[in-house]
Amino acid sequence: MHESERHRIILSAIEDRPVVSVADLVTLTDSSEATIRRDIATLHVQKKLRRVRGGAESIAPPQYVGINARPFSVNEVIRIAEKRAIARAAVDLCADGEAIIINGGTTTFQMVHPLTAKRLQVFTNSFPIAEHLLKHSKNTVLLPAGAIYREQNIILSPFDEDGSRHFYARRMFMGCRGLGPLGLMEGDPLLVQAEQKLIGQADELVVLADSTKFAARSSLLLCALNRIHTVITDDGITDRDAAMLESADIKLIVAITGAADRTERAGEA
Amino acid sequence: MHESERHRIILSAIEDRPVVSVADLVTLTDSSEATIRRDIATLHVQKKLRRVRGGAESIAPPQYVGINARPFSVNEVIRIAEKRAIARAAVDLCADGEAIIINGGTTTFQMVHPLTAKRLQVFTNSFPIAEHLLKHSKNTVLLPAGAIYREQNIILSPFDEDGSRHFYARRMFMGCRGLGPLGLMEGDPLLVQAEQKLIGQADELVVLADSTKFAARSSLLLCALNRIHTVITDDGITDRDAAMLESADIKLIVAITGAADRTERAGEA
DNA sequence: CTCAAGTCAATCATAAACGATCACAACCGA
DNA sequence: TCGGTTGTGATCGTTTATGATTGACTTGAG
Repeated sequence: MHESERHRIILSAIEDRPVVSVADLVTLTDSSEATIRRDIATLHVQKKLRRVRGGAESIAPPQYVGINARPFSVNEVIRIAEKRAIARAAVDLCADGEAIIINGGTTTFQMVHPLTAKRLQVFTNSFPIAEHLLKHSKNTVLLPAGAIYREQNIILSPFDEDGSRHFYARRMFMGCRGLGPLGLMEGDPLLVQAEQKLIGQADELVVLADSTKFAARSSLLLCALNRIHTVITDDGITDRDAAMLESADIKLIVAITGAADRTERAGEA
Repeated sequence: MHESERHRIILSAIEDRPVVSVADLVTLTDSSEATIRRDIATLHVQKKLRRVRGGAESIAPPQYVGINARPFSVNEVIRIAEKRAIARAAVDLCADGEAIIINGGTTTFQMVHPLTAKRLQVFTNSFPIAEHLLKHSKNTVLLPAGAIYREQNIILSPFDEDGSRHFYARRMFMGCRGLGPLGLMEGDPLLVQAEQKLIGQADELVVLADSTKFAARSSLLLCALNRIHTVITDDGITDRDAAMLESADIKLIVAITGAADRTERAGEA
C-alpha cells in the first residue's frame, strides 16, 4: 500500500470518528505500527490532523458546531445591523396567535430576538431557531422530519412526508442568496430542496434580503418574482431595484438600519 | 479509553448539569478517580471548565441553564448514578455505524455522554438529546416531524406521516414508568403515543429501567413483555424480578453502579 | 469540640505508547 | 548490473498515562 493511500484512509477514518487509535489504523491499512506513527507525524506537520497520544483526532474539534450563540460560521457577522433591522421589521408583521413558517438562514435567524416577546406558532426547518425559541420564548415550535445537516444547520428530509404538508401558515419568511428580475436565487442545492418544500404552505411569501442581495447572483433560481408577496430590505436599496419590485407588484418594506422604526416605501400586492 | 474521549465526555456532562462529581465521571468514563482528577486539572488550566471541590463545573455559570438546559425538572437528579451506569451499558451495545432509535426520557438522556465518543445514526424524538448530540458529537441526528412539547421535551405529531416510518434501526432504546409481569407501563399518554409510533421501527426493543421501576405501577400499558428484547437495569434488581424477565425470554443486563464493569445475568431472546 | 465521611495530592508499579535505531526489500538512475 | 535512496517493519530502551495506595486535608454533623 502506498503512502498516499494510507493517508487518505487515515484522514477518512478521522472524519468518521472523533478519535482513531494507532491500532485501529494498523488494522485498517494492514501496515505496521511504526508506519502509522510516521504517517500521523507527517499529517500532523501538514496540519491535516492533530496528533494525540494513542492515535490522532480531527484538526477541527466537533464541539461548538451549531451552538446557538453562533449558529453559522462567518456569514453570521456580516451586515449584522441590517439583518437585525430587517428581521425586526419581519416580526412586526406578525400578530400573536398567528402561524408562520421560518426558513433557515442567517438573516431569518435574527428574527428569534424580537420573537421572544411574541406568542406564535412557528414552523421552522432551522435547528438553531427552534432551539433558541424553545429556550427563550413561549412560542409554539414545530419541526419537519429529517436529518440535521450540520453545515447549514437545517433539518432536511429526502422524503415528501416530512410533516410540512400538515402545516399551513399565513406567512413564510425566508432569506436568499440573490434577488433579481428573474426571481429569487439560492446558493446551496440543499437549501433549495428545503425551501421548495415549504413554499406553498403559506399564503404570503416574505423575503428578507439586505440591499446587497440585489447585486448578488447565483445559478440556482428558486422561484419567480411574482411568487413573492413582500420583500423586506434595508435603506441601502437603489431606486432602480425598488422600481423592479414595484413593477412585480411586490410589497416593499424598508427597515431603517440605525433607528428603531421601519418605514414602508412602496405599493402592495 | 483515550484522553480526548474522556475530555469530550467530561465537557459534555458539564454542559447539562451545573456541577458534576468526580464519582459520576468515574462511572461515565469507566476510568479511575485519579485519572478523572488529572483530566479535570488539565481542562481547568485550559479554561474549559472550573475545578471545584468534589468535581467540576461549567466555566460559564451565568448561562441560562435554568430554562431548558434542565430538560426535565426534578426527575433528572434522582438515581442519577444508576441511570448513568445503565445508559453506559446501553451505549456499549452499539457499534459505530449502526442506526438506533432513542425515545425521549430522563434515563435515555444519559446516553448522550457515552454517545459523544461514537459515530452512529441516531433517530430521536427528544429535542434535548438531539441538541446535545449535535453540539458534542459526530453522530448523525434525525428527527421526526411535530410540535415540541415543553413539558416532556419531546417532538410529537398527531399525524402518521412524521418521518419515523422511513427510519429503521437495529435497536430502539426507551425508558419507562414501570415494568411488571403485564408488560411495560408509561405514565403519560403523550409518551405512549410517541413511543407506539417508534416501536416496530426497530428489530430489538431495549428497555432502560433502574431497579425501582419493577415496583412502580401505572395504568397505561404500552406493550407486553414478549415484545421486549433486552432490559438494562442496575444491581438493585431482586432475584424475583430477574426470574420474571428470564421466564419471558428477555435478555437482562445488570449495570454495576459504582464499579467499572457490567455483567450479564440471564438468558436471551 | 470531635468524629466520620468524603476529597485530595503525592507516590509508585505497571502497562501501553513512543522514538531511535537497525535491517531488509523495493525502487531508481547511472 | 551496481550503488544509493527510500519506504517499511522489527527491536529495544525510554517516556508517558493510568490505577492503586497511602496519608493529609476539608467539610459537615452531632
